[in-house]
Amino acid sequence: MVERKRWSEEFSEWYNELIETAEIQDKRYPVKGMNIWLPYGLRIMRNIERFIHEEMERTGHKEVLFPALIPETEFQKEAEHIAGFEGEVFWVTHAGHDPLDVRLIMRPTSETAMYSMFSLWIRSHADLPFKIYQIVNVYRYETKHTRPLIRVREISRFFEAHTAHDSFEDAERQIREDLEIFGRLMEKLAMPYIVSKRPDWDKFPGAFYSLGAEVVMPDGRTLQIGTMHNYKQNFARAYNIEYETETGEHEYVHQTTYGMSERLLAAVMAVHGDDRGLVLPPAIAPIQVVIVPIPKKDSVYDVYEYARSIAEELKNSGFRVHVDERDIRPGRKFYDWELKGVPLRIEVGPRDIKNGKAVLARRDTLEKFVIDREELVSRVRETLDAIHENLYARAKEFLENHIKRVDTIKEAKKVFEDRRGVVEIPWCGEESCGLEMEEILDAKMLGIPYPEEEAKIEGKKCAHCGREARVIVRFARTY
RNA sequence: GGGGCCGUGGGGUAGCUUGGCCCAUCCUCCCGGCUUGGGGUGCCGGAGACCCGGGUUCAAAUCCCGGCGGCCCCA
Repeated sequence: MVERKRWSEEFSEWYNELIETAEIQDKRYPVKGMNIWLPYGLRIMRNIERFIHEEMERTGHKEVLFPALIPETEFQKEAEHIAGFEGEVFWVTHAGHDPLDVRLIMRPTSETAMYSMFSLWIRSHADLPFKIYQIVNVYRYETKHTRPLIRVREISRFFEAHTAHDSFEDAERQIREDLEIFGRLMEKLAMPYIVSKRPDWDKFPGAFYSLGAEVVMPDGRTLQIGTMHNYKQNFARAYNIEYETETGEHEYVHQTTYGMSERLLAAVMAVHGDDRGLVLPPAIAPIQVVIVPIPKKDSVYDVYEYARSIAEELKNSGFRVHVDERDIRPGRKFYDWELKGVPLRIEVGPRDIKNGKAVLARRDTLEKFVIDREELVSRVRETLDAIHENLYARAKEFLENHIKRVDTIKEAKKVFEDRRGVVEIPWCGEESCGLEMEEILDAKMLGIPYPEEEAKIEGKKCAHCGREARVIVRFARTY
């Protein structure tokens, strides 16, 4: 296995460097928190999004694109929602030299852009369930530390699905579907995760309840990479989204949303990476197999020709392949492609041509082995599969090692002092008590393990107040 | 809101305290050539920077004032 010293001990530095050296983003753009997607990073993100589009298609969501600007008057219709976002929206107040009559906001998310249109589009129960999504940029004026892909002022790949339903039950069914979609997506990313139901004080502004999915980063802090919200009829009342039932009455719809972003890529980088750089799951790697020819002066064999023929064969079998024909030393190429996280490298030199072989090198383990040229495709396929499995297994082990169930505040504090991660602890369910625990632990309450049935406990005392505990609840230091 | 630190080639830096030895150091990256090639090849040549504006001075990367930008700590 490759060393993960910097990865675990200096994660912040490791991450920031990798963003640039692996050519994910250029963070030198002169606006804080707004970065430039570089071709390689964008290709990875597009590959992730390809699975999102596939899942949306499969589950009957239609893709749309809404404008980025929202009139102040629309934005202000749902009280909790404004309260939650007004401190961090960018305003458009002028056009040319003149102030605008109705000021505009840059969307921080699209509820308030979409829902006045929902009230026009949704007329009858036959229109329900109504399911749309978009992937767009949204803007939030973050004052705290910005961090590429993780905390930014322009989220450039913000995925948001919005649905409307004829009942609370159908909205609940939607949330279950969202979780299934999320599970299938995470499977492609070889990424284990946890889902928690957020405490009331931390739910999405305007939501009835919110679910959050997170991963544990190398430094033990958690990163939220997906959210699902059931709005009940909160927004429907504010935006007057009604439908006519089969019996001719008018009812407000029930709504849900589902959100993800480029944080998915941050999670992939962090969870699978090591001291040599990125390690990409084959499913999303822009280059799955890189072929490095090893030339030898005065050799009778044409290594480039051999490399190209191998590439051709792999391409025909559906792999994303690249032949590195740059005129630099092979060793340098090895380091280069390891930094970029290419899952599998094939080295071919005169020796291999002579014997009808090829050398395979796995990115996850750096293990090298010789294969017969004849069995190229099958060996490549099985190796990529093995890499995927190995990445998932390693990530799962890391996650499980960083979730600890304890009974007391003292034990919880100890977890945050040494290896950190997620603490699961008994809680009475009182908000004031939960907030005090956040204070004492200097950590956020992620919420109750979901589905909630798994969090029910009996015979335990609340770790803070000592009253009878109702549920297990998770705490973590978060990004 | 209060306090502190810092802006030098594409990236990372030395020089600043005590002005001149600086048409600015080193590493890396980049360009050209030869060499080399199974884990960062070696040699030769080349390109590239003092955040902006003002001031002090014979002389400013260095000192002073203002601006812009970044970082950190506290509330």
